[in-house]
Amino acid sequence: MRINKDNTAKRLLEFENVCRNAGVKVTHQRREIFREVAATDEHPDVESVYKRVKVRIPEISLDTVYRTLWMLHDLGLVVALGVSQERVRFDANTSKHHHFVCTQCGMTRDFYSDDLDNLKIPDQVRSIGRIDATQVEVRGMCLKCIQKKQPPTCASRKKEST
Amino acid sequence: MRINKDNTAKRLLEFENVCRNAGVKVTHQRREIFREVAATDEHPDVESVYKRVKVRIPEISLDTVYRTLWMLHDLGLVVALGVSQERVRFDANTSKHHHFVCTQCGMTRDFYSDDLDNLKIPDQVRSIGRIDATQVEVRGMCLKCIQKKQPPTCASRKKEST
DNA sequence: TTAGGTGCAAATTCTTTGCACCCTG
DNA sequence: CAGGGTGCAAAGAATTTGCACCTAA
Repeated sequence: MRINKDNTAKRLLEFENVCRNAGVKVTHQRREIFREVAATDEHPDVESVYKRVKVRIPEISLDTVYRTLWMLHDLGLVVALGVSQERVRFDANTSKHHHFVCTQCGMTRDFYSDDLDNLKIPDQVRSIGRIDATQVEVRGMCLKCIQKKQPPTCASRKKEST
Repeated sequence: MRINKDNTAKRLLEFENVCRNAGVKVTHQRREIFREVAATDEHPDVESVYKRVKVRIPEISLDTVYRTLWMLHDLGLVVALGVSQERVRFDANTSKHHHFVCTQCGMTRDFYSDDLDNLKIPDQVRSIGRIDATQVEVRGMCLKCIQKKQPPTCASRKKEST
């Protein structure tokens, strides 16, 4: 689904404000990259964004897309999907549980709640596929990362986890 | 947190049953790999599982751990964390929304629900960190994958997405 | 016995980095 | 004009694969 143009325009303004407030330069590349991500709800991967932006900016390089997306992530303008921004992790905890995920370091902690175990999922969802499990994912920043108070960088991902 | 031994033992029996039913051999390596994943709730990555299993089976190879974990995943004995089992994806949809994720192909679709937008998160969670957002993640199998009815393989991940 | 499983090493794929030049503020 | 941003090419990681030998059923 394409997001309507008005909304995309609004989000572009927001993007520029956030950048300026953060002391980050608003470049042609960054604007176009943000525009592409904001214009779709398909959760594109880096390669897809790269291809789409390339239509408007043929000289753009893949690593600029990586750097920019992580920068947008640090500024809170986009969310990185996947519990951790790191390697695949496996969970054999079969008892019902939910996740708290730190958006900074990827740390994931289980928590429990009877209420959240029994959520009503809207019927429309069944038209997407068969539902096997339902889980609440809370995104935020863990105490450790709050302390570090990492200043927003334009860099790419650092390595660290828990 | 370590999971208590009784429960782990029970899960090992379950593991053996599921394997036999699926016509998959129960090998020493597989048993030890499953034991390690079932014994913790730390959502270990492949490397961690590898290191732990290596204590009991020094000759084990990393790729066996990869293959086995994905096989356990195909059998439904463990869950792969991260919305997609693939590359990082980005989401700039700032309106409240929730995700349906196909555990087979990684396809992720947004859905909306006012009820789910306003969940009460237990207080205990605030002791983990600051909560920025809350989202429901529904795991299941998309219509396309149900049709394909992929027979359980012991192979690793194939490439496909949406 | 025998098909499926394993270890090894090599190949892929995805992502990040170093550096010289460029452009926004 | 200055310092951050970009493109390029090369490095690094994470994950997968081909193959010959091994082992659970």
